[in-house]
Amino acid sequence: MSIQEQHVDRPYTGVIERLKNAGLRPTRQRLALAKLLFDGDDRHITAETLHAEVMAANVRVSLATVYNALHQFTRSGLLREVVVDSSRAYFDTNTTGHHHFFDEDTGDLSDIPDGEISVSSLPGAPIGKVLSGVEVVVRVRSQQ
Amino acid sequence: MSIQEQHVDRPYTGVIERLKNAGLRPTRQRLALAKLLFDGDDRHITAETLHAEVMAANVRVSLATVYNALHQFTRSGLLREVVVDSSRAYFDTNTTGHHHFFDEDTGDLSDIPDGEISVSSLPGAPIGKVLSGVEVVVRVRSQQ
DNA sequence: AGTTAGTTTAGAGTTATTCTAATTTATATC
DNA sequence: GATATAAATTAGAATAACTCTAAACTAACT
Ligand SMILES: [Mn+2]
Ligand SMILES: [Mn+2]
Ligand SMILES: [Zn+2]
Ligand SMILES: [Zn+2]
Repeated sequence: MSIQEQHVDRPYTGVIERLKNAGLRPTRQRLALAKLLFDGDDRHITAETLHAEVMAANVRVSLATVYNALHQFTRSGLLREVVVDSSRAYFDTNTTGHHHFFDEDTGDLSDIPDGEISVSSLPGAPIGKVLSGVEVVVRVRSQQ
Repeated sequence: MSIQEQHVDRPYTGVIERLKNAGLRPTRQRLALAKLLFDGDDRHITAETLHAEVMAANVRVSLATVYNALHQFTRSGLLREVVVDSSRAYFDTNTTGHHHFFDEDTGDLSDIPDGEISVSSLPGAPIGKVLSGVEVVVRVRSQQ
C-alpha cells in the first residue's frame, strides 16, 4: 500500500497517533487543525491564518480553541513559536533548529535554507540562567 | 571644564542638540525622556518602563507621548526596536549592530558582548526583497 | 506680542490574546 | 451500548498593549 493510498483510506491515522503520543485527545477540532498543520510540508502560521483555514475547510472551530491547540501543540513539541513581530505570534511546524527571513511589509515568514547561515561561537548563558533557544531573524522589506 | 561640570551647569545641552538634529522640538516631555534614555549607559526599555521612570522623576508625561516619542526617536535613528516578545515592544539606545540575551521568565533583555557571537555566511535576501536587519536572540531562562 | 505649525493629552478605539463558566464530548467502566 | 467523569470546546467578557482623534497647549518664528 502506497503512502498516497494510506492517506485516502485512513486520512487521520497519522495525526491521531501524533495527538495521542502528545497526551491530547484526538477531538474533531484538534484533528482538523493537526491535519492542516502536519499533513504536508512544514509551515508558518498565526492563530488567525490557521483559524481562517480551518473554517475554509468547513470545520467549525472557535478561535479560543485554535489558541488553546497552538499552545498545547507547542508545549508538547509538535510546534515551535517564532518571535518576529511584537504584535502577533507565529508558529512553525518545523521544530528543528533553523532560522528565518521575515518580510516586515507583508508579514511573510520563510526559512533560511540550512547551510546559508551559521552562528558561531555561541556565548554561554549569563550566570544563573540556562539556554533555551537561539534564533536568527533576517529582516527584509519588499522592494526598495 | 570637565565633563561632569558640563552636566551640572547645562544638564540638557547634549540632549537638546540631539533632538534638534533629529528635527524634533526639545519639549519638556521629550527632554525628560531623552535624558533618561541617552544620558548614561545604553539601555533596553519598553513604553511602560520608560513611562514609570519619567513619572518617578516627577515629570508628568502621558503614555501616548511616550509611545509617540519612542517611535519618533526610532524613526530618526536615536533608538532601535528589538523584537524578542510577541506581546510587547522593546527599544534599545544602542543602535549599532549587536545581539541579545532575552530572559523569558523575567523579560530581561541584555546585550551579548561583542565578539562572543558571530553570524557567518549571511544569506542574500530573497529576490525582490532588500535586507533591513539581522537579529540574533539567545533565549534563556532563570534557573533550571 | 501675535501667529502658526508642531506637540501633548484624555479618552475612546483597536487588535491580539486570555479568561470564565457553562455546555459538550471522548473515553473509561459497567 | 448506557453511564460517569474528566477533558475539551465555546461564547462572550476581560485584558493588555498599543493607536487614534480632536481639542488644548506651546515652541519658535515674525
Ligand atoms: Mn510535517
Ligand atoms: Mn548613550
Ligand atoms: Zn521555519
Ligand atoms: Zn542591546
